[in-house]
Amino acid sequence: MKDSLPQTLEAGVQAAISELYAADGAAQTITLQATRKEFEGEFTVVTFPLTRVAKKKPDEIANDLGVYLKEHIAEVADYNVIKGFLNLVIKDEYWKQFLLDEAAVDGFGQAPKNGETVVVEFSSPNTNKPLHLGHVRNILLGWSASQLLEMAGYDVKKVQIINDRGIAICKSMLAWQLFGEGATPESSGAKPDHFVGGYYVQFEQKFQEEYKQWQQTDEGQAVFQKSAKEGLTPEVFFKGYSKKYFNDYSKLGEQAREMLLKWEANDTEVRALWGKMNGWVYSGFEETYAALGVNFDKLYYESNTYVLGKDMVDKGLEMNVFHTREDGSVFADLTNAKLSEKTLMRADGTSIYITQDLGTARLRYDDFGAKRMLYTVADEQNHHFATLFELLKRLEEPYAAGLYHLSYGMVDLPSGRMKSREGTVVDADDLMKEVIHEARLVSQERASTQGLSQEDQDAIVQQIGMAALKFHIIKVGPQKRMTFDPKESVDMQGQTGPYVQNAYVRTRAVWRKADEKGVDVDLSLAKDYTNLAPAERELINQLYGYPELVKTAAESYDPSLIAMFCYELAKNLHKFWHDHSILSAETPAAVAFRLQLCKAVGNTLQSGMGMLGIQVPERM
RNA sequence: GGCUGUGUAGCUCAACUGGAUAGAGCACUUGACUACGAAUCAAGAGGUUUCAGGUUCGAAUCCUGACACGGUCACCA
Repeated sequence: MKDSLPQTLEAGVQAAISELYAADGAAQTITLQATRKEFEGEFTVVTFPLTRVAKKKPDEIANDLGVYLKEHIAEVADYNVIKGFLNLVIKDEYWKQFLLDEAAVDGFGQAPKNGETVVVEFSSPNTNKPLHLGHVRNILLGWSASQLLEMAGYDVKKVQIINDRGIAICKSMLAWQLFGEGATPESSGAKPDHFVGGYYVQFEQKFQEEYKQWQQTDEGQAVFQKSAKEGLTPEVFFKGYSKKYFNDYSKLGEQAREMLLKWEANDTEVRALWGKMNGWVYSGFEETYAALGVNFDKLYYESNTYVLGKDMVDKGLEMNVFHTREDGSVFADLTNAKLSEKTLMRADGTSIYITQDLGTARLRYDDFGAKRMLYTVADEQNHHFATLFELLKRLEEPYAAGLYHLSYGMVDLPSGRMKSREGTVVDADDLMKEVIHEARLVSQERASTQGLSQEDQDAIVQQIGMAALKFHIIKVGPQKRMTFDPKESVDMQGQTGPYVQNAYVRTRAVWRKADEKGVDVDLSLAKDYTNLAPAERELINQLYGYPELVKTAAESYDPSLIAMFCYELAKNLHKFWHDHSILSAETPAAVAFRLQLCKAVGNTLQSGMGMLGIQVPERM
């Protein structure tokens, strides 16, 4: 494989240093960056760091290097120097060849398989309520990261762990038993996961009622007198006491816990109910996943994995990285890694959350042999994953070095944090419905897809709506806590998914038009085109950076980089479109060349957006 | 309180990891459809990058210290 342009240039600069300044050029790190838009050229060498070796002023160095590179490097057409920055202009011929031989060829940007497997976990919902906006960000991030890794050459396994057991689902089950009167999703017409979620909400309501009443009883008053600190009002005290009440006094709480115990004891009736209600939830989830356009290679269920990890604990004890306390509980001392002491096994021998994560990690390794594993989980669990990874490292697990927590900031609404208790949670299904509805309105207004079948129109409208939503979420860097304004998420102008889609549609429209026009377009003439216009150079230069960007984005697990790239590319395409005529260009060579350019840009947009889970329509 | 993240235009976000005059979009003002699609393009206005020091040719970025807002510190999941 031949050297990339930056590599060639860097080597050239190093050679120049050796030759011109009698210094060890190879030892110098060269600062090479993309030239800023307002200057001529594509690559820029920053000469300030070289003043020491060269013993000259930055401008002089830049000139020396410019002369040298123009003479010795075939690809360099010209250079200019501005304030110590050496801007290099690459020959048209090079860009032209790159476009025709690489960028316009199918599969551009796809790295060859590297033989490595990576497991990506995302979504991982609870089964007691439907998916919401927070899950949407998680899913889009995890999905995009997995697509990115595939593009970068990895074999990717997408997994989720479903939290299908525990007190939460028991609450839903109990509420259904007490108040459901045998209703089913079919009988009620509700989407099944929403149906189950409704009972969870109902449980909470009934629980609150029960709690309120109890506060007035003698028992409640006695607890307040005994436990409340000086000066606390009953309201404040009871607000913080809710959990304790649930565990120690609540009738509903007792029933729910009883159900959990029965579940753990494998009670046939409880298990049957559990299976039935979770089944409903899964069919609902499947619908949502399909609408989001995501799928998984393997599902793990907590009901199967929550007992895992005990052998890991044994291993840790054997290796002397875990220790036993007097009461029999097991812990690891991580204080020398700036983490705390972590318990891994209760005195009664039951395991806890992190223990099953240890076991699950091992299970996945056994399943896939992956030495890299990604966990897409919100940043509130940073501490948990730091602990988990440290433990696995100490256990000397073979995949420990490849563990990565794809941590992301939570999603806020303009009104503040989403709170299920206050009913401010934005439901995933509602959200999708809303953006598609909005896309339909806009589409009808434009009437640009008239003449297509209703089916096709529906498909397009859905693609547009989902593009708006997905792009809006994914363009924000993962680490950043983001504010989600529903009004902005349905925007279709400016820095949005539909804007990018529109650029793609244009690249396709011009080809359709060319076909209609007939056979008088000779594509082979493209190579005869000369004098690239600035807008053309800009586009090709940008395409040139795509494979490298994919690599960078994959290495940093950051799909927002791809989103921004797609936007910039679309923007330049729009500008090019506006400035230049394609089918009625000056010469047949120009027509052919620009068609190829459109094709390359279109393919790249499709590829980039595809990684974000966004489809690009032929018309819109 | 310890650890940790964030703080950039009215709002939502960028800034190639220390480089040039801090960039986009939305909103606001103005211009461009008889031209391959106006979900577009062009122009205007909008900034002491929270504050104060420091490091150097050069700081939104690194260091120190404040301030503000999150997260987290269970033998919960």
